[in-house]
Amino acid sequence: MSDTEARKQFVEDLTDQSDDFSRWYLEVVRKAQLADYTPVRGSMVIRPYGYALWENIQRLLDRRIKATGHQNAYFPLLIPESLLKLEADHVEGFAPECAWVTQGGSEKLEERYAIRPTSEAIIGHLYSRWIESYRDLPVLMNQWCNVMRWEKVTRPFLRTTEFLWQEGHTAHATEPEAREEVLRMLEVYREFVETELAIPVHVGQKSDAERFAGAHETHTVEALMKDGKALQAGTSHHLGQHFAKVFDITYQDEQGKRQYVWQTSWGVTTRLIGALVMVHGDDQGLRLPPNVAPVQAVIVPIWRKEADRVAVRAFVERVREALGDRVRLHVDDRDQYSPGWKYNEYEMRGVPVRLEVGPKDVANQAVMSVRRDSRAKESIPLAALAERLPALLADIQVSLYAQAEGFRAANTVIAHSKAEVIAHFEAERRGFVVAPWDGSAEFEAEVKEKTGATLRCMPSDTSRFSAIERPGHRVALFARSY
RNA sequence: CGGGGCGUGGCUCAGCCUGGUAGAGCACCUGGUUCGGGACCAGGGGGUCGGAGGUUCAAAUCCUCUCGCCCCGACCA
Repeated sequence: MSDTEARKQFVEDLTDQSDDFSRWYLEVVRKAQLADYTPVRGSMVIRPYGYALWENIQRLLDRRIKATGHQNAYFPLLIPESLLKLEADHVEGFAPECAWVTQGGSEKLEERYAIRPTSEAIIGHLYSRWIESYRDLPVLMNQWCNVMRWEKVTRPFLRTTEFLWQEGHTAHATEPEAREEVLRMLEVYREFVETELAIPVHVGQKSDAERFAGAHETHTVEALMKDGKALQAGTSHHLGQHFAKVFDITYQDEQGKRQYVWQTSWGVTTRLIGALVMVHGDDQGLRLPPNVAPVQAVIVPIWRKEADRVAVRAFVERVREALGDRVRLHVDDRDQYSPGWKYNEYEMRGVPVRLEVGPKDVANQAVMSVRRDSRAKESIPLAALAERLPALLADIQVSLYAQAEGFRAANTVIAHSKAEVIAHFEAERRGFVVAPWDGSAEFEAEVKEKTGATLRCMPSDTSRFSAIERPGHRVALFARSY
């Protein structure tokens, strides 16, 4: 039996991606113990392994948010209906998916509260109190929190009733400053997602049809999942003065004149975890980028005889000491599972590197490393481990990105007209299609109606698509999406 | 929210059509042998069949309602 056949037989009931991608996704999320269902409709529990992933995402992104001058704060979960209603487009966008609190204890409330679907309204209200002078600007705040949207159809991480995110909210004296902020944070997202999550993205602006409710402009980073559908991985909104006007957020400029502020908001969510799963996962389970993997390397000790056991244990301790805190290491010394069982388990959970330590390795004063991404094996001498393992992890990070980029390139096609865009999705239903867009809503609507694909963004970098640039047209990226 | 499918020990599912009071594999517990790709033997615990109501001498099985999950579509991070 070949290695591949043996693997197929033993991988416990994981649906192949090619058989049913949705099913594969749901199975991986649960078998890898990222999340599970709960008694609350549409709300999942993020289990410790999944939450550790989120904590790594938070840590790496929070660092960047602070490095660009922002401070964290926390605003109320509940938003008075009167505040939410102030911005007309905003309410219209969110009213259908608001959950409401109407009672406290045994008393009915005079005014009901929305459980925040996003915090523009409550933050706008407070900014109007805090901002008086141009000297108070810019205001650069961010909050990490949960939000709730009463979605009709839910899927773990991709769309849940309650989810976790960060939302940045800023106020600026001038339009150019706000625009700069919007693009700065968009670039932070691009760099973060590509560097830490190893997911290549297209950066661009949303069309009017896809714009955030109440925003002047919405910018996005869009990624391509392995089933050929696009996923919005982060957004950055230029709010203009819409909220400033309804919440009366004004300042006195240097001439003593009253001015409305210019605002932005930007966010990424736990949906990023879904993106990680769907961009890097394979038929054996997750493949996590080392930079965010809760466990970067797992040691599986192997022994036959009691004497081996003692020797292996002692050697594992030396390995642990040699590595110190250079890698996030887990030693699985449970003796109720065989090494083979553990191999499959950690492949399902996407641990980037497995280190096998058995009698042979002890004899060689080395460990046998196996990469999750390529399955390449390599014996690493104990003396070289502290150098070699971090290098191996770095290489896996790069390799996962390269694979994802290769997949995206292979699933991106150029179309020269609306008819070609439609023809592509009628034939394929997957991938990115880049095409010249005349800017009309009719174009978008027709593509959407006939194929289900939407205009994901107008890429800001069109250098690779110069062949289709045309006067009076924008380069646009179409895809079916989550 | 429309169309379709499914809810039976922790998991995957059989039983339902043709009512007679619940079964398999895996998982779990105990003991022993094992351990380099999901080990084996022996013994053992666990479900009242998503929920409510109805029909019946009798309901997992038939009827009604309801909740949840999955897929496809419309809406959204």
